[in-house]
Amino acid sequence: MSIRETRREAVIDRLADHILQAGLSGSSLKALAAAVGASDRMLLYYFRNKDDLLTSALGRIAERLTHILDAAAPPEPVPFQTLLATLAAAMGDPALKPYMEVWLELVAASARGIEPHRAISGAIADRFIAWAAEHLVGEDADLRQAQAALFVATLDGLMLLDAAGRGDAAARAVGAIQAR
Amino acid sequence: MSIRETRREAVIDRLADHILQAGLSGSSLKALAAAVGASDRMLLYYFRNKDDLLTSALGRIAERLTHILDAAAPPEPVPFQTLLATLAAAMGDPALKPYMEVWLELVAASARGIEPHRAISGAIADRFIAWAAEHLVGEDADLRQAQAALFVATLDGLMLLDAAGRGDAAARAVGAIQAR
DNA sequence: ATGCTTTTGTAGTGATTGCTACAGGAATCT
DNA sequence: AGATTCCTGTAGCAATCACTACAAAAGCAT
Repeated sequence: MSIRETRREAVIDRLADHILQAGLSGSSLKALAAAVGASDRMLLYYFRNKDDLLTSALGRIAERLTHILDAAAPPEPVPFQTLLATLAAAMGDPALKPYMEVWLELVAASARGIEPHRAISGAIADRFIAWAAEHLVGEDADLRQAQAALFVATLDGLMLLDAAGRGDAAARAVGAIQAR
Repeated sequence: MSIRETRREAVIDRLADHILQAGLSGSSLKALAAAVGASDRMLLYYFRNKDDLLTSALGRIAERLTHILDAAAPPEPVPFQTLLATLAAAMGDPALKPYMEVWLELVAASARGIEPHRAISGAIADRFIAWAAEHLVGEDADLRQAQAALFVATLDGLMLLDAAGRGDAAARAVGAIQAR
């Protein structure tokens, strides 16, 4: 790896740090540059433009989230309810909150068809679903895939309720799925 | 109602139209003014500031959505799966898409603690949940409330998947909930 | 018509946005 | 040593943002 590439990698990590802390809306080139300890001019030397920069940084964030999810995952496949309870509990971890906030911003932009947000959020959704499919019990692969999609939808919906300031309702909802 | 109030009401309707069509991010004062057929100067004559304007316009949008939901609702309370299938189908209606997009933008801003988005999205979430509780069967009011929250979370999650460009996965997820 | 408030237009504020022109210095190659 | 490419800083671009100062017009009561 060349010196330039090494440095670029380090820059991407600090960009990811800042985006997680300040959100996409708080990530102008100037703000990102300050977080990296450089000038906006330098960022545009390392990256073609802001889209290129965001693609790299958001990719890094997705990698980190994958690691976090893997760490929180049960060792063996489990039923739907069990996995949901596990992840819903993990979601309470303050360390995960920045990821959820960025995920929401990303999807909101994606809904408007804005690139590169659309492409990135699609890829992340796929990763989520694949992760869930791996950790759910079930013989039929197709059914497991559909259940994994339902799992991701439910978890994302709980997160959305929490983001709307209705974390209490989200908690009650988790209770309801156990009772069913 | 005074002339000014009448005119203000008409303006709010056109603001709501534009926000639904262009999204919050595409709703600068200048863009909104053009949609209304006035100058930004005039908007700030009718409204104290942009927050005031947004609160009014988003309130109008929430009203409209309530009417749409009521129209799509089953006449009698139904089980969870039935209500979800009904609403998931209604969500496919292109007329509802702008509402979902604005809802996502609103929640994303709310997650960052931005006002007035936070207060508004909380109120809308409450309305959703109350609506669902009214249309779900069940004796126990508490349980119905929890199930309503789960219903809203699931529906919002499906919408989020769709926004991420994974409408196909969302459709399969709806199938999975029937099979369970 | 005279005075008054309400309504509207023009023009501009300072701040921030992503991005670029230019040039000086450092490193590397011949 | 000389030439060439790579790196980095300063300064500034035009566009956009929410918002405002100022004043002309329009309506209305007397």
